[in-house]
Amino acid sequence: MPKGIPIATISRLPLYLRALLSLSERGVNLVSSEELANATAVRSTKLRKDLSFLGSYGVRGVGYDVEYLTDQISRAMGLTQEWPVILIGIGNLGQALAGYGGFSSRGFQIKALLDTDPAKVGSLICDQRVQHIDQLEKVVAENANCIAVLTIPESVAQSICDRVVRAGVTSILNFVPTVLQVPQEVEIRKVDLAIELQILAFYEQRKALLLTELASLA
Amino acid sequence: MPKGIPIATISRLPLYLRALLSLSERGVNLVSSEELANATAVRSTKLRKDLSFLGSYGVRGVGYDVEYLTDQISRAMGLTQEWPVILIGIGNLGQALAGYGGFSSRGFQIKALLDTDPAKVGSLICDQRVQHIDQLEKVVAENANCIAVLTIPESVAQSICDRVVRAGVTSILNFVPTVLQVPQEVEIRKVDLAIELQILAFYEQRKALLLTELASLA
DNA sequence: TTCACTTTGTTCTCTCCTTCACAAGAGTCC
DNA sequence: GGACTCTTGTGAAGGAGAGAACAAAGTGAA
Repeated sequence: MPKGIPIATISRLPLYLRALLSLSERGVNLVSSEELANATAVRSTKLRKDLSFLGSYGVRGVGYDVEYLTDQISRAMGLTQEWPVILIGIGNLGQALAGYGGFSSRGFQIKALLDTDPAKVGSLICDQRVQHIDQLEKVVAENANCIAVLTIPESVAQSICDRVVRAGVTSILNFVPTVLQVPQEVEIRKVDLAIELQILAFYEQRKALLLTELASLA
Repeated sequence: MPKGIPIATISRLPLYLRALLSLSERGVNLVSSEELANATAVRSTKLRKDLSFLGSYGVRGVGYDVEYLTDQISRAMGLTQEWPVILIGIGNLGQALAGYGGFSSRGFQIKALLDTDPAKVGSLICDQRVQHIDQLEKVVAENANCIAVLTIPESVAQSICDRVVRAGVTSILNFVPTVLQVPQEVEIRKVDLAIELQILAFYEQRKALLLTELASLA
């Protein structure tokens, strides 16, 4: 495998993967870069360059074999195996994620639900029993290379994050709207649901501003 | 206001805003670029450059007035007003978003919950009555410049998206893992919860590969 | 006032990513 | 088999963003 896959490419590979799976379900087994690019809203030239970082898996004049390309991207992204996921914080969002089909369908298995609230511990969410956070170390030990998903209140985020790191987790997906401090070797990614809305608000406002500007010019 | 704020800057402004609000709550009313940068996990030089696109709101040798800077960023991002939000698709994720405090606290008001399922229509979610999707056009008309949030099944995503656009919505936040086709004047942003996990899986796998490589060298 | 110190705002360079242009390979038709 | 068509893969140019370095501007003390 070539070593230096650009980060920008990495973040687009899942997109291609999903489009390929969709094509495969519809019985398509050959696709051109142009078609695949349309399905993923990128330029075909960018798509081809992205794929070229993985190797030469296409056939000139023909296109890409859907099955084969799917395998190659999966392999490159480490998605040929199932990844265990631990969900910490079973509030509104945590429950929704526990029931989100998009995880399991793409190779992520939710192995444990953890919370501190005694009222929640023991209850059943989507066929999973909620466990007390004290089980964290045990759960992490049982699930090698697991990914922790944090949907906890902001006030306890850093302390629980520290504990998660101490337990040996090196990949964290953070839904809490705070910057969490982690050691360098721990990979942490953040999803902030409100930020996207704020960006939309910016564009919406800009549209409104442009309109009033045009009006004042006329 | 200067016109050309880079996209990368736009997407970081909400970060600064949140850090500033947090500082303000703690009674801090003066902050240096270094401190604010630490709170948002960016370099201070990047932060200053970002802010310089909005104008010169700092005082050399002193820092930034928290209150004033908050106002300026809010104004630049169009967050001095409340933005109406319409939530379409009241499944797991939709319900979680309806109850997500991070929206209202940052100036987004959920004005309507829409669904097609007769079993859901009429029920009460977080003090909001779920309405039938047929009310869409009426709701959009009542809420000028509203933002639509889609948390609907993939199979109906494009058709409902078309209908939302036809009703006059020009800003859409899409949680459905599909690429939606919209006219050029409609701004659409996508959040894919599984993609972030896939990116983490990639890094996790790369770590594992590096370890085995090291082992084979030794 | 003058000097030392602090912190901002901006210019410049370098890196990374995107896009264009085109060569190279594979299939097809005559 | 040769010409033609189609589509991939890549080298090179162009652009956007990050980081370093520095100039400008304010504060405070002597």
